[in-house]
Amino acid sequence: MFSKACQYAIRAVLYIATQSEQGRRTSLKDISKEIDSPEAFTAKILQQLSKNSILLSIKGPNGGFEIPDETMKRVKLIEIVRIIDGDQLFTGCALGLKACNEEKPCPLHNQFLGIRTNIHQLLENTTIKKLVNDLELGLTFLKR
Amino acid sequence: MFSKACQYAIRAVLYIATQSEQGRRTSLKDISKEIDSPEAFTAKILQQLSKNSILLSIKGPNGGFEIPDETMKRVKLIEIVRIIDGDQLFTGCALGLKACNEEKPCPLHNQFLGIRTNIHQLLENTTIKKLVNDLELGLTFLKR
DNA sequence: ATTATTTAGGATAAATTTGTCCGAAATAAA
DNA sequence: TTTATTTCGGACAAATTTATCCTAAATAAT
Ligand code: FES
Ligand code: FES
Repeated sequence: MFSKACQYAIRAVLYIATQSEQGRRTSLKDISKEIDSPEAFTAKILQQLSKNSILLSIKGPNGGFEIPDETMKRVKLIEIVRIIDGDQLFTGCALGLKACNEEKPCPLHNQFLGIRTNIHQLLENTTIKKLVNDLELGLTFLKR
Repeated sequence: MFSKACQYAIRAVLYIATQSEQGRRTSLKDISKEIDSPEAFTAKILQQLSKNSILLSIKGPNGGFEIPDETMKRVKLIEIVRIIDGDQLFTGCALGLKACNEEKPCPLHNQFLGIRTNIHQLLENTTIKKLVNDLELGLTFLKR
């Protein structure tokens, strides 16, 4: 469904967001520890997100990553997915034909359309902020 | 969603099924031409499916692959997916935690559950036979 | 029996994704 | 100004997935 890179991206963003909410900037080291991800690989992903204005990166001592409150209210999951995985999930064909295409549909097209719509809506309607609350209440988790 | 191998598998099975319905046995060469897939790679996949009794393979001149009518009525898509891709799609966590787990859910767990159920039901309720009809009527396609 | 055709299966290769390493750049603190 | 800390960015490496190649085995037709 999502690539590992994308899963790390979402987990990282959510962790940074919980910290930012409490006024704490967080370092790569912390992040990869708290979401249980490979550090250097995570760095690459955060770089991409930062280039795409999903988060802020600050170099130097006490540097790290932050997400402004405005940003976590604005940014939807779908943006993160698009940045990391592209939009194959939304435009691709379930059975691997060149692209999903209503005119010449694959045998799963009709049944798949509903699922795709569900996924799209979920990602389109979910902001970072929305997910942060449950995390802070300890109702959901970023690692086990 | 599905690996390429799995997409080829489903397309191949459906093509073989349409041919079998008309009493025609079909060769690897035909199959990979008709579903537009790499021949040798497709061979590996068909081998797996044949070992798992999803289809029949016959060696030698006029050999090839078939699916008995009984089989296409019985076999659901979920079985093909399980054989080729395993059950990661059904048991895995959307955000890559060790496994999906109701007790310690990831932040997407609740919203993802519905989607997962949809996918599962679609694959569980769809037999090969069900998809063959539309294919024969030219309403759906296995390549473009 | 011999030959031609077709799948089986092992070895290998290419492509992609995932992951690591290390020096450069920025920057804060001493 | 020097040093320590932290991200950036490029090169490299490992793992996985996708794809190819070749010989063996089966078997039908000659
Ligand atoms: S054509 Fe295959 S999913 Fe739309
Ligand atoms: S715990 Fe992540 S999907 Fe269930």
